[in-house]
Amino acid sequence: MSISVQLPDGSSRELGAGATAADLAADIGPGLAKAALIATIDGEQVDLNVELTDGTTVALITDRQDEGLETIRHSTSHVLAQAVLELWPGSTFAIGPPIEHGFYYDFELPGGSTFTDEDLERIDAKMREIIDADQPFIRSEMSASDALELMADHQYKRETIERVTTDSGDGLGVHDDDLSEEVSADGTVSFYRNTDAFIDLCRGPHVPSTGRLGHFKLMSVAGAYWRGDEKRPMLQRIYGTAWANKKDLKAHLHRLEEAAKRDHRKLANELDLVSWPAELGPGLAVWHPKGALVRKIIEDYSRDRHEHGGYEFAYTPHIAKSNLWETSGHLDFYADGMYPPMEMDGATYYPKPMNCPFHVMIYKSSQRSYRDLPMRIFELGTVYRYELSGAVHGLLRSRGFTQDDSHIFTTRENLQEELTSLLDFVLSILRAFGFHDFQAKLSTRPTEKSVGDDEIWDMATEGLRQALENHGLDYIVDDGGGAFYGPKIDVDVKDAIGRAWQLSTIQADFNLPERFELEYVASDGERKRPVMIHRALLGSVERFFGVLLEHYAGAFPVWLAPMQVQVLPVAEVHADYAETVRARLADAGCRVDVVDATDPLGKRVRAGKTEKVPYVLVVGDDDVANSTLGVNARGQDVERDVAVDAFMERIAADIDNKV
RNA sequence: GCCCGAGUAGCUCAGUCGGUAGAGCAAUUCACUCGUAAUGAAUAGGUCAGGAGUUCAAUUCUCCUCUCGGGCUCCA
Repeated sequence: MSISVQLPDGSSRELGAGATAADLAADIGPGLAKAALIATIDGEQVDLNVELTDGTTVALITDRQDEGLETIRHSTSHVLAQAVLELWPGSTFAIGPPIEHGFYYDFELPGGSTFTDEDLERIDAKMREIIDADQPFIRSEMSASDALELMADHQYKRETIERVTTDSGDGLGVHDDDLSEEVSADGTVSFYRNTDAFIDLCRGPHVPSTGRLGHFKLMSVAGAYWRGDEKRPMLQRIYGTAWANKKDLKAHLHRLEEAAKRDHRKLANELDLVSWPAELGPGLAVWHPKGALVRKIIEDYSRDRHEHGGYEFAYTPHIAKSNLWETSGHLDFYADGMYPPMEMDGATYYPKPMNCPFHVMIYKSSQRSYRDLPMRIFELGTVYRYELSGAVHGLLRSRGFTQDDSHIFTTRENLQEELTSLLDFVLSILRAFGFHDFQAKLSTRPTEKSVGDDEIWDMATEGLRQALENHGLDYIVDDGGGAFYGPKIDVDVKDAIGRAWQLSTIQADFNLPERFELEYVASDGERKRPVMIHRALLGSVERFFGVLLEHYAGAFPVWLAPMQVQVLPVAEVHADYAETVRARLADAGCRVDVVDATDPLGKRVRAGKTEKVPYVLVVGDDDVANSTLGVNARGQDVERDVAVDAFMERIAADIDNKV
């Protein structure tokens, strides 16, 4: 392996195999520390992210492309800021970090004016000028007071400087990894300057000079609150995407197009599944017959699995009096997410944002024995949550949705076993729908206040961890990320184009059993408190349907397809035979229709394909004579002269096949 | 809710520098009866999202409202 590194000053340096940043230390002066270098390893260009502390000690070297990419994105965001400040004198800039796929930068324009799409073109042109000028990124450090003076006209920068130079009490300064400012314990901050006219507060690192950049595209303008706080001023945010080379940029833009083609709202319209009449209001959908059929299949499958999985079914009302929500704590902790109350007959009713308290009522309806546990109550329960009108998004985010919700009441002793078998159940169902790539997250006890004793937290957390380990499931730990009432597992699935969707959640709860004073009689005759587990597998049926649509790009597997087979007689004389075939398939439990010969065959085939029907069968003279079919399987070439019997076996296998 | 953008026939879109609109597909009718991704013809279909203002005249300009899209925030 040979590594060739180009230094910020333009000279280059050859390094042998196994070289580290230590080998570079001598070549990089203190003023150029924290530079990202572009190197070639065996002739192939890689981005090296070299971080040096105080110009002498080596901290890190990596040949990981993505870290180099982060640097490119971050540097591009600086160029964006430089362009905007130049084009809009008097504007001020806030923060501009690299993000997944690109970067953004937040600005405040003079007089509160806003960017338009045409502005983006002007900014883009200016950025390319800066890049063509190949300006070097030069690092400097200064005291907080000098920095505040330098940024006298930029209140957001000043605020940031003050924040990062204020000690958080642990001697390490403020930890703010999400932001790209320099964070300092000794009261100094770092800046990067690339012309006399443009200098920005920044932790770095950056590419050596702007000439390294250029494979970017400004994507959109959006409003964003300063520091994400609704009560702070709204800034103008420009989003961009940036890549190491032209090919990657193109590939990314192509992926965006692919994702747009799979948009469930578009497919729902094209395939006549669901619509969102404006008359109903934001986030409210009506399910058309075909969409409703697919949904019913999903729900039936879920019910069937639960019935055979040791669950008992329940139905509960959609509203309840305020005292229920006071006892459950929802009115204290979740009021913002609830629909407004209704006053009736001197009492106050709320639509339910969750099903839990109702299932608790079922538990409490009689005295429970340890012999009754675990008790698993299941309901496809529709809940209502007040989402911001700007936040609703097709089926993925709506104001009313149906959870495949269950609450399991168990003894402490059985908690671990229950959690383990539960994860089994979850994965088995997700796999049936065609998801095979999982990423789990285990969220543990928060450091702040939480309820429940150490023993039970340990048991539950260990139970969840064991369940994950037993399944060899890839998981990350979100330390302290659990709710105050218990630890949880969230399961993300990856779809066909690699996007992650959070679907399942398994959550232990030590709080509601206390609040509702749940009890069971143990084997020794003592009254004990059960533990509760909340769990949803699909999450919300509506959202799951949306995810499935995007995953399959509308081409549902046979068992879920609303129309499984269409039979097309070539001409009217073949109609009787087509009907015979249809009847046989229908008898076998197949969803099948005949499309009669009023339109030309080509047109009917096209319509079937466009509707993504898994099998389009064509029957003509030869088929009538020989009891055969012409088979157009979705995504495959035409097969002629397939025996009807052979096709019957094939479709029967497909209908059974939960992927 | 807030910032930016959008809303023209069932769908996808043109168009009107202010004089009340057009195409393709879909629908309906007729003819064609066809072997694998759009047969031909005809008909019908729009208070140009809704309301107000300016104007002799508004789909077009202005304001407000509604809905949608992209973000912020939040989450299933």
